[in-house]
Amino acid sequence: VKLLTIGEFARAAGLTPKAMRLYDELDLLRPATVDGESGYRYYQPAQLERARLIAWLRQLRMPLATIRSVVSLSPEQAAAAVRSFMTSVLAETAHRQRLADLLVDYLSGRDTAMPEISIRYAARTDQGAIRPNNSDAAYASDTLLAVADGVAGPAGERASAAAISALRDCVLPGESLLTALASAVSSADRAVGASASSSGQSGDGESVTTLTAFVRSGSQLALVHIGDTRAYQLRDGELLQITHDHSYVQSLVDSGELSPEEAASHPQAMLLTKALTGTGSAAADVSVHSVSAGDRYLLCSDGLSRVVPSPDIRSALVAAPDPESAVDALIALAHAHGAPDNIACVVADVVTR
Amino acid sequence: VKLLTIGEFARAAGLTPKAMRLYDELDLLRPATVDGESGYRYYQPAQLERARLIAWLRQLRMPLATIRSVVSLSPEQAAAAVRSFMTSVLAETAHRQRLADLLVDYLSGRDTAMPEISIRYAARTDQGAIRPNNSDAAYASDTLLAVADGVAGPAGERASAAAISALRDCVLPGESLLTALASAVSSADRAVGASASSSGQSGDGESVTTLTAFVRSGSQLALVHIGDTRAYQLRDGELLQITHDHSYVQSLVDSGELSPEEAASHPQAMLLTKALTGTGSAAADVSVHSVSAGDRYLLCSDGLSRVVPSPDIRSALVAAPDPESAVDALIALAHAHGAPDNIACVVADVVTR
DNA sequence: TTGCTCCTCACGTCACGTGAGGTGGC
DNA sequence: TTGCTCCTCACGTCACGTGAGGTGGC
Repeated sequence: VKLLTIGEFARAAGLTPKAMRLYDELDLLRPATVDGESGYRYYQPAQLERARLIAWLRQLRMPLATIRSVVSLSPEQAAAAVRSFMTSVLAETAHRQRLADLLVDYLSGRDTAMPEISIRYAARTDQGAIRPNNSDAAYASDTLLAVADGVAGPAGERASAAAISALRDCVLPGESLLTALASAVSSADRAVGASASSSGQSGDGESVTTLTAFVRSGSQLALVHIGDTRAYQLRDGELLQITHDHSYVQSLVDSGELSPEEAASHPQAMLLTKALTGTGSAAADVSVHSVSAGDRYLLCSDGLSRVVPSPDIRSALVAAPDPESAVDALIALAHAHGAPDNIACVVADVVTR
Repeated sequence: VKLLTIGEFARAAGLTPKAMRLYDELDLLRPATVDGESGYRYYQPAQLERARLIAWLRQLRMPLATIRSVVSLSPEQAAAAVRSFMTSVLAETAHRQRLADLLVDYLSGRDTAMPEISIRYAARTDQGAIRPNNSDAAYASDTLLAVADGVAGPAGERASAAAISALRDCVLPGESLLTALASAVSSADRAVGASASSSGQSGDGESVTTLTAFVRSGSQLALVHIGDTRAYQLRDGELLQITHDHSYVQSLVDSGELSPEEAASHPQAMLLTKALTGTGSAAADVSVHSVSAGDRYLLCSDGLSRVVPSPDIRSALVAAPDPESAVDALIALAHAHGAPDNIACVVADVVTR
């Protein structure tokens, strides 16, 4: 068998001599023999297969530490390792893509010189007719609109209040939408975690809450959303739901296993697939929207959206002359349908001035 | 305006103090003032917007050098820069994904212990009835099946021969499919380039050729393909075209602007969208296939596939008792259709032994 | 006094690329 | 002799993380 010098071997394997010296040192690919006097490295042709696999994995940008373990696996296991590595690469790329899309939306909105707008708003929660307490929360200000629906019990009550309070603190004058996009969810989640640990007593339920909120800067709104509270936009008389419920029944609807009509009366309608739990694992939906004068926005908890059909919600929003009367009308509608759950409602009008 | 210390500012912006000291040094984000005695850095709240943009771009893993230019752009231009950066990120990820898929296919095939197989083959080219010379090439051995169709003229003749010769040299015993996948196309392309520069005389046409080839290792075939030469698989009496033409008419068919029937008689049927040109820019299709005993493979140039309808090709392949008679029958068929172009044909049977 | 923040080196990480300066074989 | 390859340092790249050792203000 004719041995190859490092240069010949490197060319055949698609590596550089420099890289091969590193792999020698790292014990990843040792030369067959090393000349005692000159220090020349010599490789066997049979080592090419391993070298080429390493070169290939490096082209995938797999770290050398990972490659070291992959090359010692069976072909089948190695294939699985490559697949799993690429899965994580693709997941990371998708994450970067989402962040980039948000940034592009934000930057694009920056540039359009809009007429000065402001908002008029009303926020209210209602205990409903059945529940013994109220774990919904609602808040509205010139820069923040938010509703949160804590799970039943004192812990849920504290969680929804804490989430909204955290948002209020990070939406200060001079702060930009970038902050809201980057940190609103995680700081709300931390606040929920803190509200849980400060409870002192166990047995008062789970510290879990949904959160749907708009942070406003000029004519741009950043929407953060997790759980089954909802945001709607009323524009030109059309009602558009702009959030997607993180709930078990919604996932059944998405996969076609359930019709939207069946969903409303499903026995597990309350089951959430995502929520703020204070564990730092919150993956909320985030997006940027541009508003126009004349738009009316509604944020509400499922105490409204589950019991009042959306055509009725639309009619009430269209008919109400101002946010206060809209909120009153919607809560009255929920009571007309029995008000089996707490109700949170925020309505905001976009106006020029 | 209250100034912020580096720690406060870093927390607000989502950066680390360490990173901010680096950005200071790089002139990317300078403190508003630096205390002359202590060296403490102080930042203005108004700098948060820029800091957050930098933090966001770093989350996208944009290099600092690029970020430096992006932050000086208008929001609209910055959005375009982010989009273009992500486009290149996605392209690179897609490339890694293709490489990973190939590697997984290769590794998966390695593991399945197949019965020992070998191949019987025949290769032939024919000048046809019209053309004044033959710039097609065909080759078959135990480990390599290849056809190439050079553009008309002496230079094309040399190009097709050089491409196949280069493949023969890189398919040595002991070499693995990984080599073929990684380097076959580029070495064939280099050979085409060399054949052009060694011509000595200009005016003998372009050094351009198609190439369709199988490199075999055990029961695995690596397919490399560029241009409008084709590979077919005959399995269980079904004829399957396993290459996709890199031609202008095929792109029209793909986009639905042309039916497959119209394509055959299209006046620009010869126009290639990809070929080996010796310029190092060859982007061939590469894939890995597992063969079974009983399979029959056909590689051919458009001198066959353009003039003989594929049902007739199928019938001839089904009827022929061995590769030699299949090749003879196919070339006879091309002649029966006028043989307006050179014809290259390789047929190989997979057999157990 | 303790604990917190800030500072400036300076080394470690990752996987090499790129000389610098010198040797060995045709 | 020239040109080629090989060798071993050693520094540069990239964007920080992580101490080390010391200061300043409540």
